[in-house]
Amino acid sequence: MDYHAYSLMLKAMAEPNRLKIIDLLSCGTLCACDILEHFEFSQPTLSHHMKVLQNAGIVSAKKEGKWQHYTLEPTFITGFQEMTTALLKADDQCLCHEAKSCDCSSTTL
Amino acid sequence: MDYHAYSLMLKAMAEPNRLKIIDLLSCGTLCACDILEHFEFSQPTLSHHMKVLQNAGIVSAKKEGKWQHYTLEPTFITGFQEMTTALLKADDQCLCHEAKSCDCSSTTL
DNA sequence: TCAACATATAGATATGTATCTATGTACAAC
DNA sequence: GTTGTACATAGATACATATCTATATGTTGA
Repeated sequence: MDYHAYSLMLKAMAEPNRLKIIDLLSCGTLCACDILEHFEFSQPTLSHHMKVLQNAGIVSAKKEGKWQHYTLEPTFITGFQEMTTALLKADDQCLCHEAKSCDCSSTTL
Repeated sequence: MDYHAYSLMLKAMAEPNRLKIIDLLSCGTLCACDILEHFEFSQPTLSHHMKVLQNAGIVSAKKEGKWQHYTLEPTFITGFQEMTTALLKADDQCLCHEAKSCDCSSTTL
């Protein structure tokens, strides 16, 4: 389980405004000005958020003339859901395969 | 789309140590001392992380004598994956159903 | 070339948070 | 009751980050 990449995605997603940006992009490509319309914050703040999303591998950018077009990375869409599934299902790493040192497991639950 | 609850979960999950705690709990219930064994940080720090996970609805706690037993919330496991799916698939909210004001959409992609 | 527009960068500030030490609380065993 | 154990709380500190204003960069059109 690669905690680092997954944690980077989660951290980028955890900001409510960025979550909304992802939701907006889930329908397709948008330029910065279209995204900005949906928020109260300033243009540099959007620029900051888009950079965070790119660094996390969530969004890719493609410049067309003056405009910056943003798209959700297909590898993110599939990868994130796969890692989520891997996280939440019991696997080899879990403690039940290891020796217990704490007494609490000897008590009757 | 309830950004708030989902964002609370994401924020709680975004910390690498908490991510590891969730992975450990994915196999079943564990007490605090068993979890603490897997980390370098102090006991109060674990206590802090467990409270964050509980406030996000990710983990529930049940006290048995001296010991605090932590379990992944079943509602979190299903709910988180549902909200993730809802976020990443195109839905009614997306911009393509609204009027564009930005000129970028008139250019040939 | 110049002006207008779209976006990025720099630097400052305020707020959030992960961590620690010290201490408190609750329970168990003697 | 006293002592030891498991965990929580309080308060402090260091670091991250979301936001702003001001400015720079790059592109288009006149």
